[in-house]
Amino acid sequence: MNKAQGAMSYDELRSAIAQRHRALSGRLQQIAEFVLDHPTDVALGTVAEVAQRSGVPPSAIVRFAHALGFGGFTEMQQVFRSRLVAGVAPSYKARLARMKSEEKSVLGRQPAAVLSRFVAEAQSSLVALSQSVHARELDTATAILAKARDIYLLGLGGSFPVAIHLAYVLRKLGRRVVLLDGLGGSIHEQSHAATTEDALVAISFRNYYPDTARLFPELVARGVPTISITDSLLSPIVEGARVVFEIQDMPEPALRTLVAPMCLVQAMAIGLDLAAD
Amino acid sequence: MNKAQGAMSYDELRSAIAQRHRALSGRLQQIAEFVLDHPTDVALGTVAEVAQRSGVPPSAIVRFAHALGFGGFTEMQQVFRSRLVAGVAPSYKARLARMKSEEKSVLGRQPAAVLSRFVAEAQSSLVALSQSVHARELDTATAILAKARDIYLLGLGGSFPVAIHLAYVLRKLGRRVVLLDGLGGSIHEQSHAATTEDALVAISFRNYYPDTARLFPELVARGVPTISITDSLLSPIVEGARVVFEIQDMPEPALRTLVAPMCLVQAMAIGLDLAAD
DNA sequence: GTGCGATTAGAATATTCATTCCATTTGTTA
DNA sequence: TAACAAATGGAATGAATATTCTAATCGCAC
Repeated sequence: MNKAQGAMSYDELRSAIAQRHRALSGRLQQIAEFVLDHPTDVALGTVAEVAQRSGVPPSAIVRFAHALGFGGFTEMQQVFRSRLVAGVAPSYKARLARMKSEEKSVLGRQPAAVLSRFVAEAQSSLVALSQSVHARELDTATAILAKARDIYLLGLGGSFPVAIHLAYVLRKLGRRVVLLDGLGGSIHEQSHAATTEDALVAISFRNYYPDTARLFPELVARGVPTISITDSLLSPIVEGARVVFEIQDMPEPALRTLVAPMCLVQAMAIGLDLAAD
Repeated sequence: MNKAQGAMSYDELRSAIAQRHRALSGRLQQIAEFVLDHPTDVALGTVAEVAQRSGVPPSAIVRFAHALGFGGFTEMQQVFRSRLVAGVAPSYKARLARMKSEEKSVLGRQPAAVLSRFVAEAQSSLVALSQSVHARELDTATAILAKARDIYLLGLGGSFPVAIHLAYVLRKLGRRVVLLDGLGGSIHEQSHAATTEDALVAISFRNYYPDTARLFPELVARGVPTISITDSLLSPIVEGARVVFEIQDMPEPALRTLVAPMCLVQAMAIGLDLAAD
């Protein structure tokens, strides 16, 4: 058995579990994963409840506690409960500490301040997104995708992550996707098979990637139904699109987090899947 | 007896107790004062414990719960426990409730509702991000990146958009980046040149992409300084990493918006650039 | 002071709970 | 394939728990 674990903080327990995880047996590993993911359930539940939710017999829970050096489940549970107590108490002390550290970071330490700035910016971009996107546009977009045989995705340069993500989700949902990435040469050839039976989702923000601006009109001219996601009605992927999602106030390329377009394409994909049933 | 109290929030219970306080008998008043002053004790204690600490017999505690319309102490205790879980996970609770109420309704299946659900979820994930990431970790991470000659990026499968985005931003900032994409065959060969002078940023969420789990230990074993972004301390890219960013409550692959990790890598990159001046 | 209803305390009870034990299964080595 | 050790699941057990019940007490009007 392991050394005795008298008093232990929740964070210490977490890392202790992470460390020993590999040395544990299969069932015990399963429990380890569950308790790290559902600490609140462990804190407030009974052995039987935790066992049921994690899909193991109750005795395994107790064995898990023993393996970590506790005398039993109850003893381990105390550590998880301390986390709850700590979470509700710190209205005064921790908030002050947080304020102090944030203030400090704004003045001196850069990275933390940068993160909070990006988080704040992302928050407001999400608010703007939900305000600017209308239900009718979304309905039209999902209708186009639903009818499409193949879905072509065009998003190069800084927009490439969005296109990749959309491709990933759509494929997970069983859709046929052609990702126009220009790999190995001509992006034109990749899109050559697109017809009016298919659909195109184009994503582009300033500065608009040249290949995007070049390819988009060709596909539109061939009658491929098109959904555009961009930051301005003057962008090269607006004219000819059936639906245009305009995401305003996109920061310059190096500073954009792509949070809003990522959310939007996700909603399109899942909305498509739910509407199909 | 009083009206039945089905589901009740902690705040509602508080004011209910305050209102009836005068109408209660002596002992029950005494208990009312205790539970308002020591809600945590009530949430986590047994009847016997609460009775002892408040200086009354156990049966009085049960009578108190009855007087408030609960079926018993256990029922009342649930309300006090809800306060604890609300304190530690404000976003999680709201998300679950929202999901459950909207999932099955016809409204929830319409694209617009789907979008607002993702927006809400993204919002809460950003809050969780800024709470879970500490300044020290960010400082260490940027220090590692600052010293690196080449920055290797490992993020496959669903995490690929994050890796791509980080590669894009870092390159814009003039950093030397090697994106491990496994294109054209062996991902091992792509990473073969990595040394202790370089750095690795690994990104992986459940289900952990097999190649990631395979390649990561190799690079760590070769002494490449590593920053991991993952969703659990038990993920295969934790052991051996210099810095681990744990992003909790990541939804299942098809439903994740990658909002939090996108923000995080952005902050890392820009923070690195600012600190370099 | 007396009688009556409300309130209380503590013992009794029935339930729930954590824990232990053992037969069975699983995985490993020879 | 056989034999062994480790691990597992489920039933058995005894402790702890919430709740109920009843006799005693208290407050109060008459």
